[in-house]
Amino acid sequence: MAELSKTYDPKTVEPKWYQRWIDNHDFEADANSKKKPFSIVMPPPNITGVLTLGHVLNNSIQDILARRARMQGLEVLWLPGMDHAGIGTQTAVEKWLKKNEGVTRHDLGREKFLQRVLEWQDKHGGIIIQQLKRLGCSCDWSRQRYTMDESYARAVAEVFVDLYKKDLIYRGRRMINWDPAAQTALSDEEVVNKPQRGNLYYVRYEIVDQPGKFLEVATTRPETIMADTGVAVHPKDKRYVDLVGKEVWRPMPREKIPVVADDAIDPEFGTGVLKVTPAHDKLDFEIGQRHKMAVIDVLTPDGKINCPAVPELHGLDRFEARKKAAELLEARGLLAKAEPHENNVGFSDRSDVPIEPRLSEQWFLKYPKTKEALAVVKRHIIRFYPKHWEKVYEQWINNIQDWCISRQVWWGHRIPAWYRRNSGTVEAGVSPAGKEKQPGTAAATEEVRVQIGSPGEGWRRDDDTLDTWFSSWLWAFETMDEKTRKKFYPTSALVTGPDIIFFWVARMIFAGLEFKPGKTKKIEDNIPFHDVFFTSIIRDKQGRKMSKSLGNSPDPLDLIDKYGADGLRFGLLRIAPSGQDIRFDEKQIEEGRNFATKLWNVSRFRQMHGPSSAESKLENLSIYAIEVLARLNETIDSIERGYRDYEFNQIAQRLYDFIWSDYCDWFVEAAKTEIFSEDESRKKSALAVMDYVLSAIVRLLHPFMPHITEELWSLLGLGEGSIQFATPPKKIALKDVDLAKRKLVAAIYETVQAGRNLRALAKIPSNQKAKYALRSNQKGLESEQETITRLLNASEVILDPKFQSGAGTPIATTALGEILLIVDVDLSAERERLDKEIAKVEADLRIVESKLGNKSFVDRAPRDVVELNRHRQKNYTEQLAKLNEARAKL
RNA sequence: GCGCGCUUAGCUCAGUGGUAGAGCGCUUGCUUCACACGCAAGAAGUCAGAGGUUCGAACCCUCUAGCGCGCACCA
Repeated sequence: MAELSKTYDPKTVEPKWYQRWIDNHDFEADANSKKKPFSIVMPPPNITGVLTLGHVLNNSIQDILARRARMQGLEVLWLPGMDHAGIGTQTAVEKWLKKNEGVTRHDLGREKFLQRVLEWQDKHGGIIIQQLKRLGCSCDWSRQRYTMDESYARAVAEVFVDLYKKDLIYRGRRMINWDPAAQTALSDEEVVNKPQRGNLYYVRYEIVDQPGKFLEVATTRPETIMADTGVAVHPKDKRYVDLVGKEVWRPMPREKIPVVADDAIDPEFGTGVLKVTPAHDKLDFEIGQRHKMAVIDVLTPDGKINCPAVPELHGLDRFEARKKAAELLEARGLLAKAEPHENNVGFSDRSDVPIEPRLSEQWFLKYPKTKEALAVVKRHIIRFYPKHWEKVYEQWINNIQDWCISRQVWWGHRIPAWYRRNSGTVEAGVSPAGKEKQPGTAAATEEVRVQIGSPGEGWRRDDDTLDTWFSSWLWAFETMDEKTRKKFYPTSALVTGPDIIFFWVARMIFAGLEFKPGKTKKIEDNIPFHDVFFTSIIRDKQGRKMSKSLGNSPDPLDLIDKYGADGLRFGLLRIAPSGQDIRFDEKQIEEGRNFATKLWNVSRFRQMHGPSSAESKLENLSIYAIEVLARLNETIDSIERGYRDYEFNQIAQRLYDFIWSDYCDWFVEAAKTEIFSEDESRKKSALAVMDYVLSAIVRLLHPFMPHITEELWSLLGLGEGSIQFATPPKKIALKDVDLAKRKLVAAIYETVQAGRNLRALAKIPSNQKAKYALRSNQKGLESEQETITRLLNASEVILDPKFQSGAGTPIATTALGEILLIVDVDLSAERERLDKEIAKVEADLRIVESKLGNKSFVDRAPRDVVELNRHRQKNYTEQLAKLNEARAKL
């Protein structure tokens, strides 16, 4: 057994063990194993990503589950991988190219650009994998997958073809969310609403057959007036009922447009008149459809005005054009007023610019198996933890819309659709599904084929790629080969953030149910996972989300350097409640580190008293040993409940309390009597209990703090082999006669605390021994006298039920009886101190007496004191002591 | 507008029908033979507010207020 160093050094210990685990292939899953399976697929981080605290929390939890399962003798597969993150990666590489080489992707062209992405990825990508290793994640790295792996990419394409054949994927010209910065379509989920301050402009539209009379229309977007092809009112709105069917003049460019009646209009809003701009608003588009209005698009893909008929606005950015349009209207006397107005505007989640509703030719997916997917969650075939996310999931599924899956980016899975022109009627240069989707492009003049390989000469492939989530939704099973799937699918648990419940969790459920990768066709064999645990979202001290731009996100690697991976993991887990946000404070990580040190030191203390043994017999148990073993049993129960309910903070807190308080502060301190005893059998018994509990502790703690526990397991020689495969501790059977002694232990501990309190109040310094007397009728207390003396740091504890004390002796009542602090006042020594304190004591007395009214504290009957609660009794004792001091002096 | 959370010590949060808890911070004492990343003691709370159920409510129910989140609306 090697000697334990003075302090624990995670910097050397942690990498040492990680390397050893890797070398031993300890994390690799065997699909042929006869053990029961346990599997998790890692939510694949972006290849461009670096480790955040969110990842730390998420992956620590997965690691805890994986390590716990390994200890329980299960065959564990924790499958890691990465996501190609189409838009995100493309943007990152474009930025890099712009900065370093001053070129855009268009300068390079598609093929060369993609080549550069691959090069960039080799150089800068995948950092996060190394970081996860430093955190101690026990993933099967031999099975690491990537959404751009050839086989995975093929599966994505096959799924596309399959769904197309089932008529679930279709191409259509519809209103989509357009990101003018990234210049691509987005799904509804990629749009976040933000309240924005702006103006509501009241614009005057002249009535055609009533010159000089105007209809006022309230709008927030005057820059789209040129695209108006009608105005609409509510059919029952009396103010405008006469105008329905007539025409008004569009202010610019001046043109006649119809007034229609439509139920979708809210008469309460603005003037109750809506300008209908079918090309630039979803609702307007629907109204336009109902009333057969024309569609005029006045915006370019990058969000500039495209309207040569109004040269003042043509070419302007959409926000500049808004101001300019208002000015133009005002100059023409067509702006009645503008008032401040707050409304929600959809922003691109990625680019953080307002999205533009846009009519565009895109690919869509009609979600399969939505009813079934809702049912498996409601019937708890899949369980959500915490449960309340079920409602969020249900609400989304009930309002589900078709998914726009095509993206106008180059980096990603290219859509397996092919086009061939039927004749020469289509003008050259306009791609059928490319980024330029001007209304009016004739798509009917071409043939479409959806298949993996090219149909032959003359066919050109769709330029677009698929939404990254369209590949991620297959992650639970396309990352596995046939044999692995047979053993490990459905996976046991999914650990992820609630922010991707729609993006990923729900869609994976659809995919599992639709593609049925399981060993039978039964639903329960095809769900992607049994349990879903939604982690907390980590915020900063002020409650803000962690973000790069705010700079409030600490680098986990820095934290690991400072506190160790184990300290970081434990500190974070201990404060991670389920289903609520975490407010992060580095202090909490420091506590994790301190806890590791505490464990290290108590182990060091044990090791100083000779070698540990894994199989020492527990016999001649002291009452303190019984107490700590009973508490260990309770801890094991509590931890089991914690794992069952995914309450990781509860597990961590329980371990913290048990180790620090029950084991270190009470048991080890009490056991020192035996450990330092001349009686070898008593010493042996105490050390055996220490070993037993220590062995249990490190095993219980191992999933949370894998490195230090392995180090201690090995250094102390607590068991054979790696702790990773050691069985978790089971509860020890304690006899009822033994358990009956717990009451006595509790009484002793209470008495010790009361006695320490007395000495503190009497101002006896911690390093001085104090003298006590214990008036108790408890039998068999003599055998505990030594330990009580030790715990009280006493020179002597007199056991005498009839002990007579002088008046004013500080006293406390406990379950054991009465404990008295015997102060031998050496007047000459104490005189000076008393002189100094006398004034303070007198002041205190006045306060006490005023609080008690006229009744003097000292006159209170002792019988009352016994009945007072402990808190007040302490005050009484304190004041009594002070009174006596004062009296003696006076 | 609909839905989901939250409100407990100065701070961050546990608790969940039966005497209000932890860590940090604060006060006091202590380098006592594992640990100052420590030990011991202490102060500190109208458990958001109002009703109700109950022998008993921080906990269960109803309402109110404030904060946060999701969805919808968003001319």
